[in-house]
Amino acid sequence: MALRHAVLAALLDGELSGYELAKAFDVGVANFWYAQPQQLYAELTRLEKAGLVVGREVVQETRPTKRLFHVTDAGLAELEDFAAASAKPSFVRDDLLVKVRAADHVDTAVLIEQLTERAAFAQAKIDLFGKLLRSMRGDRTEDEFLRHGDRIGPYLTGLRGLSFEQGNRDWCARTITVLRERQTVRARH
Amino acid sequence: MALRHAVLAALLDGELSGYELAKAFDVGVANFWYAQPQQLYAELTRLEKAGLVVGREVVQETRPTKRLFHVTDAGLAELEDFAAASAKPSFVRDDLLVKVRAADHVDTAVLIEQLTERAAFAQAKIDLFGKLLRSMRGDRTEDEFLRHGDRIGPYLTGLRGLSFEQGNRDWCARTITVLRERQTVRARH
DNA sequence: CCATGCTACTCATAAACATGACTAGTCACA
DNA sequence: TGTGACTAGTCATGTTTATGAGTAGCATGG
Repeated sequence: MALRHAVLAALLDGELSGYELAKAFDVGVANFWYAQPQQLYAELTRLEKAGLVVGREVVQETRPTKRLFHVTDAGLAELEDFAAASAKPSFVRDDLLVKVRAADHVDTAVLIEQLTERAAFAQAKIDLFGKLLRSMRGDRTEDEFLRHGDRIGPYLTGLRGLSFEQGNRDWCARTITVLRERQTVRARH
Repeated sequence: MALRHAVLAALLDGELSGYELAKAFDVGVANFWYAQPQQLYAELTRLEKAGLVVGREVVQETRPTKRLFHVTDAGLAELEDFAAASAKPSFVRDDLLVKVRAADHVDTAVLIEQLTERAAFAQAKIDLFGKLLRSMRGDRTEDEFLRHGDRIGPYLTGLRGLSFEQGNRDWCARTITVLRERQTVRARH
């Protein structure tokens, strides 16, 4: 029951349709969760059955009818309970790290390729988070916003997402450098 | 098929029993994967059936007989293929981030408690990684080791684990500060 | 001398997560 | 006028990951 709470948390600031939610999750909900649209629709159905969210139909003229969901009091209570329960330690699950761990036994060239790709991806995320954070805080400074703004939750998680991706980018760069250097050293023999 | 490759990568530098592997994974295999012993035993069985690892029985005098596993050529080939396949973007899946995302709607005190706990946990990991890295590079400097050492894979992933936990610790500290400040601001009203 | 904890596993089951395939109307663009 | 992309979903199935419970001998400490 983990996606469940991620969905609840995402629905906190305003009504969303399953489709909109799916887009938010595709971006990665500030990088700490990822899910396919189908999973979200299924989760929303479960949440509604459990009375933690309610949906209302919105008939649109030109587009398909959609259902907007919001969190109920029961849903909020559930989140409170969840927040109070002890959290599992976080983990990164990352194919790329598995590959690098095997670096001494697999082809260096493909690793460098993938690290380059990942660095670019991380940079794109960094830019995205930068924009998101700026738009959340408006013209205030970060400190100002964090002190007096309302809805700082998404901002705080955004900060973690940003620094995570900076960490990814920098580590990729470093790793690429190391692997390249070793390639040239070997080439000299 | 993800744990599968994590296990293969972990077995690369030497034979391990399921039990030893489990301990390595409990530490978090340099933080990029986590699994229960049962999962690992099951995975080892599957890997052996697939011919990617082989185990040999080691009868011990005072302790239960164990089976040490090592990667076969087929396993290495599998890892090569895996390394060449495009990786999914990494993600953090973290209950704590979900909770902080809901920070504006849940009890601040419990959040601060959990963030404090996590910060301590992160610090413990940082110390652990520090030790691991030092012991891997011996008396060489990091640059020296990375240039000329053999088996730099685990070292490189260790670096990522280290910086990830530093990011966690720093973010927890920052978030705690922010939440505390807001508490006192509110208390004044 | 008994409780606790470590080594070393197995078995069964449950929960969570991921995927492919499908419907069906609208819109923009060439 | 047809091609592809976007909105807004559903259904079914498969894979992966997680958990609880159990076995069994040896070691350590009070």
